[in-house]
Amino acid sequence: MGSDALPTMNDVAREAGVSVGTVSRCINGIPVKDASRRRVEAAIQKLNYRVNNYARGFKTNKTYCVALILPSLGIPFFSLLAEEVTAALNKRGYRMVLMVTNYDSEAEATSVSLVRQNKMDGIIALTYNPNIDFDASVPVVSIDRHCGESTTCVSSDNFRGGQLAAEGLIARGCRKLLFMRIGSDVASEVDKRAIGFESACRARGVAYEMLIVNDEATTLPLFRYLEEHTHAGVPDFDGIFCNTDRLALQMQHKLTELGVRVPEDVQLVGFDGVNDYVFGCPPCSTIVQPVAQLAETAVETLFVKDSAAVPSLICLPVRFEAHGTTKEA
Amino acid sequence: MGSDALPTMNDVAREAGVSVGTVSRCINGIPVKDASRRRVEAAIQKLNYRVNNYARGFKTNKTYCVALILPSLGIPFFSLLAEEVTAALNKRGYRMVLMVTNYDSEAEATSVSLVRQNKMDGIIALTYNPNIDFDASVPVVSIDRHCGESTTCVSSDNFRGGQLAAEGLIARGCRKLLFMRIGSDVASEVDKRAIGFESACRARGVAYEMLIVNDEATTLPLFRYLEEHTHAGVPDFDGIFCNTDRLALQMQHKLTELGVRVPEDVQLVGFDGVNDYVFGCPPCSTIVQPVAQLAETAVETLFVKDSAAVPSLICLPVRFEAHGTTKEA
DNA sequence: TTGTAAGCGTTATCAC
DNA sequence: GTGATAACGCTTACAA
Repeated sequence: MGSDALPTMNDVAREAGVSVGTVSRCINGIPVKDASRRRVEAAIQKLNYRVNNYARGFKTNKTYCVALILPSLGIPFFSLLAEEVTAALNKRGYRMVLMVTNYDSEAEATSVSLVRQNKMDGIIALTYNPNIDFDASVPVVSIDRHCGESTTCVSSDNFRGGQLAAEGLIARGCRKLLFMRIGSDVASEVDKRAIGFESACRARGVAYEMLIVNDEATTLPLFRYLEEHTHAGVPDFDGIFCNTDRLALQMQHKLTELGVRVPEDVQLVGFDGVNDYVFGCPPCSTIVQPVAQLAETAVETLFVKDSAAVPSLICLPVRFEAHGTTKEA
Repeated sequence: MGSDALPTMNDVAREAGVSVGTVSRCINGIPVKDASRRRVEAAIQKLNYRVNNYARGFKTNKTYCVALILPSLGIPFFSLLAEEVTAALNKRGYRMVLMVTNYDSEAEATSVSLVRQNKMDGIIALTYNPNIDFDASVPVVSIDRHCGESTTCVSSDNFRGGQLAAEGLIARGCRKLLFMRIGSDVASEVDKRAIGFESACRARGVAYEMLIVNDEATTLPLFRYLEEHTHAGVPDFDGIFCNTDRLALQMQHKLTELGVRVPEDVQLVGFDGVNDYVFGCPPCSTIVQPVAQLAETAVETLFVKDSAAVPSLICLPVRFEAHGTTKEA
């Protein structure tokens, strides 16, 4: 469809009565005689010319494309991250190619290979493959999980988040705490949520349990735990820190089923703090990840990459936010 | 970082002791003597060579990149659509460049311009700009809204969805129906939800009201309506069809606040039917959009584009699904 | 079946 | 300041 010969720089040069060199300089902001500039601009206008980024990138070895590798978009944290990364890249004149892996190692590997093939300028990756092999030819910034020596990892301050959760619950009167997690057993920054939580509990001398289920993907064992530790509507604990908001919501649901009131009987803190699409705020009391800054930092770091000392880990500050599943402090 | 000279096809040819032509043919599946093929493959392996898609696309005028233009990722329907479009494209060897417009016309225009500049092979767009100017040089498939003569629009069967909602409510005993919508006043396929609803109500001879608020972006007028039409916990209506699941959830919340029980006093049907990330099913009784097929069809249509007669509108079947905000049928 | 070479649309390096 | 012109890595006639 359409008149199939889009104008090239040659056409512009001919139209303007100058050489392609001048057109190129004009386009790239290199000083050119004012008269020439005007004629080139007129020609560009007239022909509706657009520079061909492929040809340009072919020459300059820059494609202005960055890949974002993500397990899924079905979780608000991931989709918000994708949105913010797009924004951060676009702001800098880059495009974002989205690759969704569905938590599959093979898909992750394929994605990496595609990146090289497409000469993309960088990768921002949130992956679960413990031994993913990033091509050394392209800079990588990972999110939430360290991926080898030469890559920088950007994440929230998960340790501090764990502390804040414990401290928040304690400050609201909890004395028998519980931590819950379900998910991947690949080591990542996310693990530090538990460690920070534990550390704060110990520092305050508050009793706690750690319930970490990494081998199964279902919440069943967690539900069972709640059942077994609730007698006549009275649970053995009065505060739960869940590894994600999603988990917190699932537990809230289960507790209600068991006749346990949230937050009166048990207070609940999640992690992520992404605004719910219905109500415009996080769906539970939570540790808020600074997603926009995560994205900004990842992008920024990607482009600083070539310079000397890049940190291996950058942690961004989190904060506690109350949203109905905790009492007044 | 990394030894900065990635191997080119020339390097492979030299290594294999053949010409670049042979290497190229080998890579593109054009018959080559078996011995040559083996040597080329060995050389590729040894040098860890990957074809440079930019150079290739530069020559063939195909970039194997398609742009997806979306208002946001913050709504499950959009993020699921993005995920499915990525999958459908990847399956065919294409990459997806994601562009998020935040419902901004200018951003939409910028996106379109970027597409041309990057010589992308197509656009799949869900936009709100009534007079968006797609460059004629690239095929476009729009979702939910018609965008000019030469583009195909893919959408759910919104009219049928509206009918199903009305029929579903009526079959469950509702006799005083209400339709609610809030949002953009740009004409789109989505409008047909209301029309289908109305048509079914009339066909069944059931009383109904249409509450359509397109000029403001807040739910306030809808909330006010509910208040004004509820007396001592008894509303003037017994079934509401909301234009989206999101709206349905907001209304459910408000009704509960007003002491109206859902579904006992008022039944609620939404539209979209994307699984909630917490519970793995739609959050309310709803008309389910076939998002995966929407994506597949959009991609398929994009590539058939060059052939003669492409339809101007393709509607995909929807279905009613009960999820707690309606009674048993 | 294979090698050779032109050309895709830019940028960058020369002379001028 | 500007105009030629040689790359960039690949595909594809065309010749062998």
